[in-house]
Amino acid sequence: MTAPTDKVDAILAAALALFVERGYHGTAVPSIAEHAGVAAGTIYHHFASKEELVNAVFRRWKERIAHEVHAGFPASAPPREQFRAIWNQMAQFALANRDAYTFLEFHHHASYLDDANKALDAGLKQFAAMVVGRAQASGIIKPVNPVLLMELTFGAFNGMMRAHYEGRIVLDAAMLADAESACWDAVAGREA
Amino acid sequence: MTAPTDKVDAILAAALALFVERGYHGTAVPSIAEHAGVAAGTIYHHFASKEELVNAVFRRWKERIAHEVHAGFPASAPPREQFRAIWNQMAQFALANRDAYTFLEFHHHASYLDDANKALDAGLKQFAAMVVGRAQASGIIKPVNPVLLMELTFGAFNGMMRAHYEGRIVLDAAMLADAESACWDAVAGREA
Amino acid sequence: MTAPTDKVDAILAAALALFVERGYHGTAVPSIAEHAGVAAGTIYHHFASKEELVNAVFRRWKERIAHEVHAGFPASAPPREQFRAIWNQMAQFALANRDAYTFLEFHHHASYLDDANKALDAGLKQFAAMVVGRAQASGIIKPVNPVLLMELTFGAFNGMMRAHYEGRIVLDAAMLADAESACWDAVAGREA
Amino acid sequence: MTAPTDKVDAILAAALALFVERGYHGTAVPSIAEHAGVAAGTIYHHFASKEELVNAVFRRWKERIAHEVHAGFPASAPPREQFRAIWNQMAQFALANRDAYTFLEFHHHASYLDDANKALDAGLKQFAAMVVGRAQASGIIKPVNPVLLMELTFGAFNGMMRAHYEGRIVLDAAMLADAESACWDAVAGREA
DNA sequence: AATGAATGAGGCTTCATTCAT
DNA sequence: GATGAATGAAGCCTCATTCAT
Repeated sequence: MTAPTDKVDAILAAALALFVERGYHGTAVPSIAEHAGVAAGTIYHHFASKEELVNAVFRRWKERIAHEVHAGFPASAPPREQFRAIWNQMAQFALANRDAYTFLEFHHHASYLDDANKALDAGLKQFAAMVVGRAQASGIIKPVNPVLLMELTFGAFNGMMRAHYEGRIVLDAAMLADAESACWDAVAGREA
Repeated sequence: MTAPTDKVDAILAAALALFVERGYHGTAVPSIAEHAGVAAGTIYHHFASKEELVNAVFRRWKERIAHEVHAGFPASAPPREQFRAIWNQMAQFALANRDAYTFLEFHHHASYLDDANKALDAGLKQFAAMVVGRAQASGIIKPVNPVLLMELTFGAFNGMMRAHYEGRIVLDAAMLADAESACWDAVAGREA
Repeated sequence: MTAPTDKVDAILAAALALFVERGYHGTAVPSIAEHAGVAAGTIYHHFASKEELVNAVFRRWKERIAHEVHAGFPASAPPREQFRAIWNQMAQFALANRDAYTFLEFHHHASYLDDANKALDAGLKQFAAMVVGRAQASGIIKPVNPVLLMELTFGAFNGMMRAHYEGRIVLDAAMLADAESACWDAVAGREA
Repeated sequence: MTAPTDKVDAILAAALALFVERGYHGTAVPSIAEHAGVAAGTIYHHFASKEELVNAVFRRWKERIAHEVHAGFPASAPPREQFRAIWNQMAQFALANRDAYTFLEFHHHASYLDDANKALDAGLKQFAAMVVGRAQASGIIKPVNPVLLMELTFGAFNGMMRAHYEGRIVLDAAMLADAESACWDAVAGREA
């Protein structure tokens, strides 16, 4: 009765946990196998190489967060609400999937990410930049390079998440709202 | 006529470049030696292990950026100016030392950083949080957890730098000023 | 409607092709399965092990060439004609079954051939040596160790075939006749 | 006082012995190291890969035999004597270096030989074909494709050596002379 | 101090074989 | 009989580290 994906799931989960802890290069494939409860060779039935495995891990989670952000995006709401929606979706994801978020955002993937994943990565940022750009047209957002504003906001969000993960702050609903509000102030036009 | 530090410098420089490119675990000591133009054994005359070497690299640059930020800090200026000063010091450093900044801020050091370096790392953030806290007392800064505000600001700065490094924006003086101003808006009180 | 031997044939054919190309030790059983269009497990329904498979391949072809040489052997013809007949039978086989001949004659089987196959191998040579020995009795063949003469002739034939396979000569009927004649001169008595 | 080549020599010798016994693909690098009395990693200080090692083994011996054949070649002697000289040089080499000769001539190298070695291999045969061709001009040799005659002769020689190695004949001076004489008869013109 | 050959444990990956379906 | 996922031992190779020079 075991679903055929069980082992693949176990491998992906073990890989994520170990990559987060020790980094891609610092993680041995046999140790992934051990944590997943499968034989080392089994990993190679499902992934052609360690590199393909790390890309599968990346893709799985990047697609998931992108899906959640898009799914929760209120396309016809005013910018202020759209901003809050994206912020909250991401926070919900990042709080519920610490390892995945840490891996996606706080690890350097340059030496192994494939093109499809690089495109995936760029896609979410383009969406966010487009949202900012559109809001700008209605004068609600500062007349500043929208990509810059988007990167500042994502960066701030990541700074907050990392501080939370590392225990320097404890994110509760109030603090999350404070942070969201502060970041809106960063991008909002003077008289917003 | 070569001073003995020349080789140490070459080793540290080669190590930094390779760690940035491939990560700590992905970088072989012999390849550091080759890039530095020394024999592999030479590295072990100056550093007891690969781990000690990576800590030396981290320390060197973390101390340097901390020194520059402190040196350029206008202790008696108003908060708005202090904020700008820190921002500009860091930008100057990050623009002039891309590899070092990338290594310090965008790599996961958890698996090898020694305690001294962890303390170093925490120190700069504590200083910044203290600056924010003090400014808050004068009502210029939002009455929000100062650590949160500091982390948001550092995060935004890092988001900006990474976007610059990766070519999504091109930081010039104007854009840097826009970014700084936006981040000030994030932390500034409503009536600032 | 497929006869059960179809798969066995496909396996034997794929095994031969791959053994010739990469050698026994260099060929993976799963790759044989893939080339044969069957599952890896299927091979183990028909052959107990990789070693048994390679012995089956060897046996199949060694028996076939032995059969053809014997079938075409003119037992009551004069030695000169018998020599030519064997030569031509072998040439016909070797030209029609390049992979098989290459595998049988130009690969080192010592590390896996079973006793039955070793006996098979020896059998054909013994037959040829016997033919030479008998001809010698009639004075047509040099009074030299018949095994030596036989090995020289087989060696010459193999040298010719390898040169043909590798493109250094192009065997046509005339050249084949030249070669056969030259080799007869090697074994024939002075006044033949 | 140990010459620096000692380890390289030991590795090459162990590799030859094992390749002859088990074939290239059937021989494990660690087992070569063990037989050579060095650590596995040491092999990789001297040879970039197993493939480079096998090519080094091939080159070393192919050059050696080529050197001996050329060195012993009586350039101004009559063809009959040149033929005998080459034959004897090769026999001397093949008898003194059984493993090397077996490896060079009785193993299939197609899947790993590099271009330089393929050229080396072709070189000796071209030399021999040229000798045959020249002798042909003086009418002493059959008016038959000289490459064919050369390949037949080499093949016969190899057949003889293999029979000797495998114990079907025991080559002494007399038998060697018989064989040489028979092969000369194969290539010599009718009235030679 | 500097060298770089040597080491051998350990990493990534392959593959002969098994077994539940 | 046929399948192919799974196994884990073993293979090729890398690399942190040592040491004789």
